[in-house]
Amino acid sequence: MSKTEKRNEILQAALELIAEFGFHGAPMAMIAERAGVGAGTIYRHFESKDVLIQELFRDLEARILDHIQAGYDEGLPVREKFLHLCTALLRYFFSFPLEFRYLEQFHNSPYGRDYRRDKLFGDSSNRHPFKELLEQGVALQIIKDLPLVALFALWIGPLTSLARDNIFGFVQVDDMLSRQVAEACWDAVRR
Amino acid sequence: MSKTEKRNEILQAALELIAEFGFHGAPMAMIAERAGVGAGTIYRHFESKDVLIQELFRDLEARILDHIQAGYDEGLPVREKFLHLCTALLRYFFSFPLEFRYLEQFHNSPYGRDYRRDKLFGDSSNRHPFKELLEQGVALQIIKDLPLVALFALWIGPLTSLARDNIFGFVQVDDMLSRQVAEACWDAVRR
DNA sequence: TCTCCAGGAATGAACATTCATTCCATATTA
DNA sequence: TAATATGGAATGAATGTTCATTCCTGGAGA
Repeated sequence: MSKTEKRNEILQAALELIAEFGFHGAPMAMIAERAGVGAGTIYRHFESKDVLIQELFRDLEARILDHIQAGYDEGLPVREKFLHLCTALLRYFFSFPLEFRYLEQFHNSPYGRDYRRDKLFGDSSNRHPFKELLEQGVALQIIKDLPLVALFALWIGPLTSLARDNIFGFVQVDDMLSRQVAEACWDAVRR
Repeated sequence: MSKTEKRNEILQAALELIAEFGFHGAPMAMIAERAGVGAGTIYRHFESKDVLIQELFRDLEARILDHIQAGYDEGLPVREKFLHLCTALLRYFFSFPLEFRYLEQFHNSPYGRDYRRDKLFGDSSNRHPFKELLEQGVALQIIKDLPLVALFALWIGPLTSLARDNIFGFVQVDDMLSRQVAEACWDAVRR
């Protein structure tokens, strides 16, 4: 197994175990075992458990942005772009429930708070299609003139809530329901 | 200090510390110290840390329902009742940020998942104004005919998201913004 | 009124367990 | 053979829980 392969095995094992059992329910020894690696080996790839957790998050964030931007046409009307992002996000979460659950764990922890602060206030240099779209919609007076944070709450809040309930089996979400909820989110933010 | 007083001291200490540092960041020894009791004393009131966590949750849940039902008039139109519950919930969260943060911790943990399963599928005998209102609205064809879980996502998702951002200081939510977000939630669920 | 005692409540040091991290003998590679 | 990577036992810190001991209170007896 090559060096990157091993690294990926560790990340995958951490993803699976942390998604299921949480940060504190996934000891390094367990991650090592699932990855088929010695406990000490992890420390040759990641300085500490904290670093592992954060690098895994960055990996997932990059993946998700890639997935969502596929087939995203900047030229479309605001409403169409909004609905595209909604359904793309939901489809991604449903297809990769482990990743969704990991991201949930991350966001509902001190890591997530720090990350959120940076995202909202820091000069994050990388592009952020969600933010850009909202700003465009507000400028065009198509979307309610509310603080960005409120619009995010109205948009992302319902989607993650629904994704969680679907993944936990509390509701069976199909394409039709995804579409309906996406349109309801649009009703929430549009003027 | 009476027995119930001491019990309440322990619950309050647990609330404060767990809200701030999380379940795993609030050792029993720390909770005992803040409550002004010996470590062992906690176990005279609560069988284990798990039990303490769950009893505290039930306490908070009861308090919140009380708070929200105050001034809730069954006779009002669906839309008015909806807006009342929105703003009452937000006001409660803003007034008691510790309780909100505790509830967030709880819901984003295995405890919360179990609780949610029971709530949605169990024969919960106690009344549930949110659920009743949604069902009434759907029956009257005022609210979108979507699964209950989806309507909850559209309703509660944004409110908790906004409350979190407000409590963490990412946005300053005043009565006006509360009202606007409540109405946006209504736009999301209404037909 | 004062003294003493019984029984329950409170205590916190001690214990067993769990965890992240380190270390070094062994295996692998060049 | 030399250099590097690996595995997993060893380590020490931290945690939930226990339990032998101390403390407190309220009533009985003188």
